Amino acid sequence: MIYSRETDNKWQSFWESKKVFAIDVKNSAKPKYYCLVMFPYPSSELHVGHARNYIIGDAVARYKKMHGFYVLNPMGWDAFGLPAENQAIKHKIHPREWTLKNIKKITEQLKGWGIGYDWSREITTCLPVYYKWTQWIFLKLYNKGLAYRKEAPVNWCESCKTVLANEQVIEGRCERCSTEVKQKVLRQWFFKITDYAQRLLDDIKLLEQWPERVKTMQNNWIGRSEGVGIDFVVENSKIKLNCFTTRVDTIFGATFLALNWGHASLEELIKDSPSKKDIEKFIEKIKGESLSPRRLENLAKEGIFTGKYALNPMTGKKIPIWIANYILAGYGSGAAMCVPAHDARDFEFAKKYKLPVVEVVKAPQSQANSKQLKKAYEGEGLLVNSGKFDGLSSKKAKVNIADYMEANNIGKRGLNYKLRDWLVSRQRYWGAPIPIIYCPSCGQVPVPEGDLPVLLPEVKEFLPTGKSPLTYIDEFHKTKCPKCGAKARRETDTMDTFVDSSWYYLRYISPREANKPFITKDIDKWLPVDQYIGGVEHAILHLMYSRFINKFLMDEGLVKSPEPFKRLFTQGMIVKDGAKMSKSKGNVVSPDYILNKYGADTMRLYILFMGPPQKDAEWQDEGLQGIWRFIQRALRLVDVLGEYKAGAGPKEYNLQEKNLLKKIHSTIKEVTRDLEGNFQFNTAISRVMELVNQTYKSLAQGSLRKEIFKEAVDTTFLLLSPFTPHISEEVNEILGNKSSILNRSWPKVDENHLKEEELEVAVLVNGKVKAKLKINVNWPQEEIKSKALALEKVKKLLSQKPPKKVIYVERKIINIVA
RNA sequence: GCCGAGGUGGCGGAAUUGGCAUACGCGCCGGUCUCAAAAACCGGUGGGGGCAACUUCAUGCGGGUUCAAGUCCCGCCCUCGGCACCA
Repeated sequence: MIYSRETDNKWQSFWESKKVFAIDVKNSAKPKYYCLVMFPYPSSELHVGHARNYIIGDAVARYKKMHGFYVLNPMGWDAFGLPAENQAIKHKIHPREWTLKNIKKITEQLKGWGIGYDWSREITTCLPVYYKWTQWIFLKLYNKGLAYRKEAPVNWCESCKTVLANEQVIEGRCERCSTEVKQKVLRQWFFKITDYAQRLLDDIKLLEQWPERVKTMQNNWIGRSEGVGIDFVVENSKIKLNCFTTRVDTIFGATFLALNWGHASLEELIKDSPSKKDIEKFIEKIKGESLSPRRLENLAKEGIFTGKYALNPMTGKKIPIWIANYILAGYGSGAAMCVPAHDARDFEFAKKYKLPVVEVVKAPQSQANSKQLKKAYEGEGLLVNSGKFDGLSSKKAKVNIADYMEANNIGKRGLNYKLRDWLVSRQRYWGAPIPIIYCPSCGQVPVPEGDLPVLLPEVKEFLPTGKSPLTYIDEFHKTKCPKCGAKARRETDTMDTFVDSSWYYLRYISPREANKPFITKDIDKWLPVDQYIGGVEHAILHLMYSRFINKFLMDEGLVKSPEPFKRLFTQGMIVKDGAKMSKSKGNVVSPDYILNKYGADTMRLYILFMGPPQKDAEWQDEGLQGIWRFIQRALRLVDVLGEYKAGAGPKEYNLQEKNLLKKIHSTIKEVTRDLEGNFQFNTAISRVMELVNQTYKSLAQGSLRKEIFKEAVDTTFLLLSPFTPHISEEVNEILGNKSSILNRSWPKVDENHLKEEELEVAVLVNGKVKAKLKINVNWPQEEIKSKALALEKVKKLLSQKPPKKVIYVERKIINIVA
């Protein structure tokens, strides 16, 4: 059989015209299987690096279909957001035009690779029919107080001219353009994901089938810590500064407080300070400091005294209140009690500004003779200088001091999370408008549900200015208050694109529904997603946001499943010459070239064969060539079979037939195990290669009856069909099957062919292989052992002495200890 | 610093969980075909030693358990990924 691009086209048209992959969500004749690949950002053509994702997803979907599942495998487009807008500015066309053009191109590519999607469910997040419901979800959150607007220190990217969510700041830099992110105080929209922190943390345990590292990353990102929130009373003032600490056992060593420059009470604290000017100057200076870790390493701790004192509630002593550049804004209240003796940062700060260092925890082994601490001791130990708590262990002291504080209204046990509320407003054009109206008399008013969608207007200029381009469109922002009818102004910020993608997997179930975002009854049937596949770069961002939105929708009674994605598979990157493929590096491998030269199945099979799919893999053209050879070699068998003439054999199978049957069925067994485990496509494929090799070997050894030969060929292409659907369909047809190979079931193992009575075991002397022995499994152990001992080779090595011990491991080895 | 994954031929990688290390593929070597080359096909291929049967050393390093260790235990080294001034 000759495999060419014609074969690809033939079967792609067949699948499309027969609507093989279209499903009806109401149909429940078979068990459902929701296979989902993370939908792409349509920002350019796809290269082979991108292809891995879709090929894995398609292989899974086809495999499950052959196992009798009713498989939903949809595709859509994450089409809003900064990259599209930036690219559109560069190419001087409207983001929508540019995006839709890319979608068209990528669709053709995916179809050309034979990926079997239900295209009738295609969704595009930048179209009003979709973002209407993104806005609807915003309003739902708003009504529950989970979408709110407040002034807060936020991350600002000077190059993208917009704010960013915490999760979009990677090592202190903008996720998209790598510009160092600055802090600014701005009034912005947030989703209160922190309300769900504990549930997001607890439910990680429901994600049994997720990669360990992704779960760990989420765990760390949520970053729960237990401690005590202590109220420090400011001297001569009504202000109380609440400081969270996990080390309440060190409270007697708290010799100063430090505040973030954006702390809520700061203005009040310094309003009548004589050095107010200096303090303000200092704040201006540290405001601009970058937060990238590289800078942080070199960044000296700096601060300024506010002129005010607080009282240490345990010692009763006055302790100065400072503003310091190392105090984070969003953690706790943005104020910390500082214990220089037991915290490295506080120690550095105290040394610099000559603040007192009071040691209150002694390391268990150390003797109290070092008067001067050289560095902070951060471990646990026994308390000293701590009044009536002296002598207690840190552990015990944490309990006792917290009890004491709670009894005396000094502090309260509490929790803190590193997770911050999700900042969702963006000062950019290409996103879903936030459905809020500002009325001079009614204040903040949500757009009534019936007025949705708030359409994104046509804009000619959308260069980033730091304000949303919508600010300049009068027809857009000038509106009437839905409550009182007075002149009002629309919100001009748009939503973070991660809001769009946080619920798309629900929309696939009822993509054309006009009155609701989705139909709960159908969702409850199809959710959770059985297998989610995508890049590990979304381990926190998208996967945390989706879990949050899903839980919120569950609280609203709109979905039943507490988690959206049951199983998650994160595939590795394909690299070339040791680097990620990119146009600028010039190491992009174009699929078009491969398709024309070798066909889609060669590319698919090679990508699956490259290595374990969860690991990065290096693209090598030679490897692709090898797969091409294998495919040709396998297809040649089809031709040989076509012309094969063999008379009916005797009743008993001959040796080569037995070998081949055994190989066929052990291959089915092992390939199935590889795929049921963790998608070990690479080993599954290598086993089919072995089957093909064995078929040639058996043919060379003597004649086979035709049905066994045919079974070998048929099994080969059935097992390959999730990976190489085009040639498998073709062979399936040649072998005389009338319907698509997708309608056939996965081959079954016949254990009879795996049983064998005669086999060869290794004979080891002192743990090293020295000989082989043919045995019959029915022989008694003693016979097998004595046969092994009777081997010439063994006798020589034992040199007449009796062996110390002989161990027989069934069907495997005989180890003789000399 | 903390958390996670990993270290096996010239290369990508296997190894049914303690039982014949290096499956499968790439590359390399030899052969067939050809005037020749490429492609294709067939065979060989962990390192050292030996004409050879054979022998010896090999799964990051050092110990240990065991008849038997890539796999288990103890102690190190290195690489990759994530988080990181979180009080």
